[in-house]
Amino acid sequence: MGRVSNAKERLMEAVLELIWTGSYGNTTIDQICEKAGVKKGSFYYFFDCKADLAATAFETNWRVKRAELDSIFSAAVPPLERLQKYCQFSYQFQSDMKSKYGRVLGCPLFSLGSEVCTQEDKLRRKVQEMLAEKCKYLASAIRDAHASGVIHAPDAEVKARMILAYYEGLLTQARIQNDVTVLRETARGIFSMLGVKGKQAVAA
Amino acid sequence: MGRVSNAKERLMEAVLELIWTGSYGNTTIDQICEKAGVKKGSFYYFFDCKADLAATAFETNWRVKRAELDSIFSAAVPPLERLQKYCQFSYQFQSDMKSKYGRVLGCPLFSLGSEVCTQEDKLRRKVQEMLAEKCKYLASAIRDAHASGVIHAPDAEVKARMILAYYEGLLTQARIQNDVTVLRETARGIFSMLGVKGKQAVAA
DNA sequence: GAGATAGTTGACTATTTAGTCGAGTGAGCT
DNA sequence: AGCTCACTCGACTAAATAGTCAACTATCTC
Repeated sequence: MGRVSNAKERLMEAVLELIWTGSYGNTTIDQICEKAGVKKGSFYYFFDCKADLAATAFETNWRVKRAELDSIFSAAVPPLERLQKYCQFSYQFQSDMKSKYGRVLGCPLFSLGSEVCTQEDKLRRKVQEMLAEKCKYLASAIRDAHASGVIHAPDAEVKARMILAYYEGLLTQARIQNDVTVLRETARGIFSMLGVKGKQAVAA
Repeated sequence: MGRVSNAKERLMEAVLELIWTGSYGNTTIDQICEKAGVKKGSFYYFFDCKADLAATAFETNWRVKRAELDSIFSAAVPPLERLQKYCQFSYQFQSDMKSKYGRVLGCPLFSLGSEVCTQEDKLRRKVQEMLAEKCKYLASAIRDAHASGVIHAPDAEVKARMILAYYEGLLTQARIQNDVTVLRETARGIFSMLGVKGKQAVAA
């Protein structure tokens, strides 16, 4: 079996943090290696290039995120409450990041996607896949809400894409402004797009 | 007065195009100079660094955009119609860019802002200012619509920020997916956020 | 047409960066 | 014990990149 190590994992963690707190283009392989405490020779032992590492890192990280989403969007929870919970979770998460890094960091997927989509097609595809998956959680909650009669939304997929755009747009605004309060409106906006009355929203 | 030239303008055009079709971080000063047909010495005659050029270029470009917005959001046009027109204009514009560059490019302001906000504070501020201005056009249309009774929106600023987030989110999604059809929903989403009934929307 | 001014040029340096390679090293297997 | 394989290391090259500078040139004003 030979020697074992967690250098690969350290590299993936490092690149995620660097991209998230900075940007893809501004992150160099040397920086990644330094942050991970790994020499460049080892970097190229595990990965072909920066894009390869980033793709693997985002993919791996997505598994963790997916588990979180599975819990938040559990079918055991009433559908509108899932959305509410998701907004709360997101707000809390961004607040924590602001405490940790001094900055609101938004959605790494969206920022990365927007930055590299014209240059790194493999990364672009990965990001697109993950965003599509995110959308499915929303669509499923919307479908359930429609089925239970609390909203009228026969076009769940369309609504889900609308809501995702809004949600990601808000996160990006929060990142640019470095201000979490932008995210206060998240749930309100989502419910108004779904045509939920104020009382229902509070009750959810 | 000495020699005159448009090298400064050529540099600004070049950097806008390169950032837009690619990214800020991936754009080098050499590339900018080559595209503009300007030598590096001249670059540094006009600008201190890439960030300086980018800030100036976006600022200058914003004046053009502002004139377009002034026309689209003319007070002579019924408020909801302004929003509709804006969505149409945006769709057309992105389609044209796709024809020209083979890619949907989204909103350069938003992409740039998201990319550099943690690294280039001067640029970040500029972007934030321009986004805030954009928001004002929306807010004013919403206020007018509220005043004329076609919608109920006493909180025009809040609604405007929501709509901007949605709009920019959609543009970014279109960029990532390289697909203009994403933008088909733009007006529908905006009107549903404003609580406009279908008939009103069509009539607008 | 003489200056002054505004802009141009190319050659240069120093640094950063991506990527390579061959020799080494340590953990587990037999 | 010793072999093997997974991994590490550091020193290297080549290229890209930012930034500088002094000499040059075109145009405008008087």
